[in-house]
Amino acid sequence: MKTYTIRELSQLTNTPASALRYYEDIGLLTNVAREGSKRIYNDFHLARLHAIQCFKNTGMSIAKMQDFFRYEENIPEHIDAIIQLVTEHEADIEKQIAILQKELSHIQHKVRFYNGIKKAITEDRCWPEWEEV
Amino acid sequence: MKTYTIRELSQLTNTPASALRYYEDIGLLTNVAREGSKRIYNDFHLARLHAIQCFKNTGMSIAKMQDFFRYEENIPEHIDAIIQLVTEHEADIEKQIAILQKELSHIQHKVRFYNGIKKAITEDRCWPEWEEV
DNA sequence: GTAACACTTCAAGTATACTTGAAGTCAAGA
DNA sequence: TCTTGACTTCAAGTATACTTGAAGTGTTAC
Repeated sequence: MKTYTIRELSQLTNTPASALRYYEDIGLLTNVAREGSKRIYNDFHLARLHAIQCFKNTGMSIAKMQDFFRYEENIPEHIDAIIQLVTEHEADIEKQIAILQKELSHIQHKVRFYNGIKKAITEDRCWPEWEEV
Repeated sequence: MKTYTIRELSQLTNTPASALRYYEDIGLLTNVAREGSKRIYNDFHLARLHAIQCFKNTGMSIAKMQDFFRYEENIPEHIDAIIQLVTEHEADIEKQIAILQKELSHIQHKVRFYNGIKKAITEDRCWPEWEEV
């Protein structure tokens, strides 16, 4: 199995080494081997880091990730909790997308509005109304 | 023009009074009138607060909001900066949506995977592979 | 008149997620 | 041997966006 130094894993995942040490401290990365005192990661850690980044990208708190990865250590015992956690997170992401899409159209309206004003300024006409753009 | 106490504006916008005071401190809410020492808001503040919440919902930093509302005080002088700010923010939201949609399908895969495991456990079958769910 | 209530100011505190700095270890190269 | 570079640990610091607490003011209810 391939192994990685902290520098390699850092570059592969675009994550600062300080964050990798932090994730280990708080138990998001577990069973990190040592060669002397230096950390040696493997493909398991690479995969977990991708999961961490997926969760992070979608706004999951570190506390929930800690829960999730602890549950994952004994899936049969925690299967219901795991399903609840991921299902709730799925709903949360859908909600975030819905909010962003709604607000995006407000922002797009603003973009049209201010472009209209700029055009009016350069052409020395009167400014558009918010409603008409 | 309608006016609002801090409590009314707080309830109308679902924003803690402490946040309203904070927004005023840092210049996001401006020209707040006083009746004695008590803040009196109006429809202008209500509208601005909706804008603040739109920006906040879409992840804009307070620093950028400060820029935006300062620019808005003199639109002709800052029209290019305003257009750049809102256009960049539009692109930022689109990027956020794209990331969320991509990660959502990962999470949905996880939901299917763990539901498959639960089913396998209850029916005493062997667990599904990640790829097959 | 006094208690309750809604508000005020201002400084300090909070949560999250890391980052930074100081001091030290260890192996390889000149 | 000495220096450089990459790593180590651990405590303290940082950024963002507020919140909380203490102490005070002013108006209404009994």
